[in-house]
Amino acid sequence: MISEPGCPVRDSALLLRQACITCQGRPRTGQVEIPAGTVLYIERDDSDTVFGLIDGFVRETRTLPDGRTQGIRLACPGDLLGTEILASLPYQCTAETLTPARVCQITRGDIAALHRVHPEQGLQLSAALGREAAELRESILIVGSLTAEERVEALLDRLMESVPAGEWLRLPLSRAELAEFVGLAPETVSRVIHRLARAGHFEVRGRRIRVPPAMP
Amino acid sequence: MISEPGCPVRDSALLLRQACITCQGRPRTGQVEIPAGTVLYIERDDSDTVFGLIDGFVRETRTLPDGRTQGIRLACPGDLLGTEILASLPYQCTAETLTPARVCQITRGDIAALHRVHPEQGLQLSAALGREAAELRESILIVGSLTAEERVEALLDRLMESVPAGEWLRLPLSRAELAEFVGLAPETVSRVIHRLARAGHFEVRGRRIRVPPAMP
DNA sequence: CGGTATCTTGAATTTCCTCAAAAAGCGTGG
DNA sequence: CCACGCTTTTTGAGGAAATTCAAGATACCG
Repeated sequence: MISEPGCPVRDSALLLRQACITCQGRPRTGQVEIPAGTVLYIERDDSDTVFGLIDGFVRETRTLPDGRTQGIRLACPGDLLGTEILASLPYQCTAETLTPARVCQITRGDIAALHRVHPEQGLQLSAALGREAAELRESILIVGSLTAEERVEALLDRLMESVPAGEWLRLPLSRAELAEFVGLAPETVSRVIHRLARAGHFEVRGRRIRVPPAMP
Repeated sequence: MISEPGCPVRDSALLLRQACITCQGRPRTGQVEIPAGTVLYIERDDSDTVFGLIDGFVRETRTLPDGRTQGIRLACPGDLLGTEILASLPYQCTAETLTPARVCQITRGDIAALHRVHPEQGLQLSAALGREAAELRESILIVGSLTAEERVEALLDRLMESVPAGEWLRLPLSRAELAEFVGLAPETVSRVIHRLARAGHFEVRGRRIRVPPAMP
């Protein structure tokens, strides 16, 4: 077992870097550092590259011909991106880094090789894909069945899940971008955030937000 | 290559039955015929069984504590069901057959064996999972960004995609169930269906519906 | 041919959106 | 450090879309 401390993809037991072993140092493979605001891929593009997100956050969005945009997924360290490639589909979303990020790039050929050479890794890949689908189902429930208030709360909870109470977080998304994720208008998001704040769920100052510190 | 005519799962190059070869006729494996209205699994149940849908239609739904229900996915022949099992998660949805159906039951152990013994099948499994995720992303766009009219049209188009124009289809879902899938109230679905009918998109008679035959 | 569940329709209400303007935040350069 | 201009965010008022509730019509089943 190769040990690479600090790699969340590895922590999920998916050793994507093993793909490198089988593809012998092909240029597109391996970890890459990228700044915030970088577009990893664009919807409808054809390619054969899947990304493993090592560090940072990435959002996937889809835009309709008339400009309406829907946030699809918020990818966290350990998640895969562009998995529709495995089904020989073009990219379905546009993926953009919200923070500086580090990614693995793996071609479909690498994945095929991974299955051949490390079948147990193939099983881990299936697990990662199953987890991705589970997150997407969660999102369908959120945008399909919850009220505006519940949707915003779910999204903020998600964004703050790794932030300790009392600590301020600067949201990596504008109100308009938050709105895209939950299928609401930006003004509604703003209103709801302040309603939640008044109800004691959060403290808000512009783009900065925190869960109130526990007071005894 | 094993040839089994008439199996849509096989047609997608995913030979799930090969799992049987490796698990030597374990009772839970193999094709099963089930009547309409059968529940395959229930949300929050723990299990290790994934289903391959050979024939018929299955709906996945999730229900909130207060009773609100969201339709998550409409599985068609060739689709997999219960793939969250691969990520060691409990079933996230409840799956129920809408029509008489035929399914393969595959345990997680079978899938592991499949990866070991038939690595090329592992790749096909990844493809199927990528396709599933792609469908879920499509649904997020539909419920998150489209108007009531557009949502209902998208759903009906989907249900009728394999029905030739001029041919009547009896919908396998009530208005209330259609509504669950698109995140609307049943009354809204009813109204919108008739609005679409008046606009010439469909002809409707209760639960029967058709695309008007082309008239020259 | 009833009885029952499903579906349709209408009216009132709620929720969320749109548009517009004011306020606040943020980076820049003096 | 402050003033400026820009973008983002907030807030309000009015309007549109979808929901709810209730009643009536229709389809389906034995």
